[in-house]
Amino acid sequence: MTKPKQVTIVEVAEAAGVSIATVSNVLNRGGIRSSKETIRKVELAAEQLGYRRNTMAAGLSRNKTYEIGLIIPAMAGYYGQLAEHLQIEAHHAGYHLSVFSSGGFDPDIERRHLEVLLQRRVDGLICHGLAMGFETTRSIVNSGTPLVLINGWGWPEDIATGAVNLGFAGACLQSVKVLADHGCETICYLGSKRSKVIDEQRLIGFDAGMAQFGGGVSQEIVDTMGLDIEAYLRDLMQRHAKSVGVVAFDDHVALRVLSAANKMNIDIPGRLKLIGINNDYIAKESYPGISSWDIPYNDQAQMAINKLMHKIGNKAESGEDREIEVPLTFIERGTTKLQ
Amino acid sequence: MTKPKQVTIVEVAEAAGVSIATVSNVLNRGGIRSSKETIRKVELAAEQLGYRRNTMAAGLSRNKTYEIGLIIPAMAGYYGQLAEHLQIEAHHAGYHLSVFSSGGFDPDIERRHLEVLLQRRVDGLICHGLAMGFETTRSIVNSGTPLVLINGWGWPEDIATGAVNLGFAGACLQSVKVLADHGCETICYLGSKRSKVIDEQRLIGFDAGMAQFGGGVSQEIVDTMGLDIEAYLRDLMQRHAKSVGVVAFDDHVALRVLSAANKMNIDIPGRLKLIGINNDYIAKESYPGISSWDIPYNDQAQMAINKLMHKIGNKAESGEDREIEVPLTFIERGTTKLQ
DNA sequence: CTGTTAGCGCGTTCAG
DNA sequence: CTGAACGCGCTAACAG
Repeated sequence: MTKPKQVTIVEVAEAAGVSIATVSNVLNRGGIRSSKETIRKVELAAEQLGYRRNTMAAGLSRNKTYEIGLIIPAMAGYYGQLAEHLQIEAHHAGYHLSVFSSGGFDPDIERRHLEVLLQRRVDGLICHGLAMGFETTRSIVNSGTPLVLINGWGWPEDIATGAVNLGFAGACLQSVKVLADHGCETICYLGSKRSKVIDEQRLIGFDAGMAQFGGGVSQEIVDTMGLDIEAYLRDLMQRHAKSVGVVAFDDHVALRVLSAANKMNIDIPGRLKLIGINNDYIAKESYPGISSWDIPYNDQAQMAINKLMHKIGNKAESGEDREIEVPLTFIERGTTKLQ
Repeated sequence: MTKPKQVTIVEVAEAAGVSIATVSNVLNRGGIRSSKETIRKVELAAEQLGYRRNTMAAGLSRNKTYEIGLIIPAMAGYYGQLAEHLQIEAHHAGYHLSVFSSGGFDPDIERRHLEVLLQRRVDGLICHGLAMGFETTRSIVNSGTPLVLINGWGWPEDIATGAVNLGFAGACLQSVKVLADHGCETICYLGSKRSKVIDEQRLIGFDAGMAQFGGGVSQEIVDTMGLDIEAYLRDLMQRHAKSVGVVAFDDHVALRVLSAANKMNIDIPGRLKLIGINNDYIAKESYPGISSWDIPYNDQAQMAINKLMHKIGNKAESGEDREIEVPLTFIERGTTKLQ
């Protein structure tokens, strides 16, 4: 199956009895400056011959692809959701978004995808928290292709055009407040070093929250990597007779805690109060429902695409900050309050 | 920011003091037939100038893109996982996979993505259960681009080169057997009409299972669209004094059932036994763990890519069937058996 | 082994 | 409003 030769504008031009320039104008430039009659003829011919524009030729010729590349650590959960929204927003802006997963923060795969996208001459790049270091990234993206970061804090301006970050710190800070207000005598943060930068942000918020609202409340910081949640919980409950609060890295971790607690018959939210992040569907559908922080996917996607468009169109940055912070919204459910 | 002109092989050729053909040979054709010295010179020049091959020009020239497109209904859950594995397998085969989501079985978005991919002249297409009809699909994919379906049953040969399908029917059939063996007096299938074709497959298996193993066992078939699970469960338990079995559409639905049961203090697996499909992480991490069917992502991805490669390379179909069935594996957990 | 040349399909002048 | 001609960056013969 050698690729069957596809029909080109030349053939359409012949069939319609006009020149290729005319065909190009009618088909790919919104029918500017052409007589109704010509337009009809061309469109008919194209339709009948099954003409389909060759993106490569077009891109090559005008030095613009109308494609933007997205690299995320994985397809699951938050990343995948964001990808969907970005795809939609990109489409609204007249661009197409190609999605690549770096298979869970693998720097090598990440580099490979980046390289491929640049070889494609994408007009822009959106990346979620690059696993590569600054230097490596710089040496790769020095081509002048605009790069917008998602959840990337403190990147140098010569690499990233800007960043759109979720307000994890604020969410964690407020989580501590909620738990403290509910009378927890100790508050634990169950982190995940796998997502380094995000974990850091959450810790910043947690620490700030403890400093601000944690008077007389003890604290603990634990990483879930290889942690036996059940054992940890048992130990925790033994050490504290009254109410314990847990801020989980995300709803995934929260579910594990919840399940362990259910198994051990720990009273929720009486003895144990729990807050997750992401507002995954599991948060809504577990029992009890997990209090969590909802992510405004739409906003984040819109802002990211806008930022990119500004840069691509060389428009002024419209006075926005280089790093935008998008706040999350608390959704309270059964793990922190009685119905 | 007009795109800064990128360096081309012409410039590399000049810098290295050779012809562009030589540069092309060295850089993009695996160093075929070139003196060590020339290779060194060219590579050095390319390195220093920061040369990056232009995929569009290459693809245009050789009429081959080494890109394959994937369209899935969504990024979440099974689809996203599969996409990751497909990406890896595609890479092993020397291809790149661009992923597009049709935003939940939206035929319009699906068509748009398909169109874009064909305009890119991808070498192959992988689609998960197209929402479009046969006719529409045919009119779009008649370009001779090989198309492999994932979970597509009974598609005409002139459209799809082949299909790699998960053995949902077999899994449901066996689920019924398991529940019947465990002494359930009634067995319910909680479906989801949203995923039409998949729901059909599951029902086929369920029906076959009831016919084969359901002697003396009553059955019920319900759709979860807009269903009040808690109310349904209450009703179900009232109508049946002994053990009730539920085959859920997937682990997502299973979790909702599980949560409702936990809330109502229904004994699991004593009074209610539950089996999901997909073996999502929620199945492992809920309490009790949800018995489910594990999906061999690797196998399915490998087979899909192989099928596509065979067709692209015009190799014989190696005697394989056009529709391949990949079996699932039962993972038993707390919702069907006591620890 | 290396250089020359002719396209790949389309966008864009610039005369008519 | 139309048509001929050139160029985008690269590959694939074919000569040398």
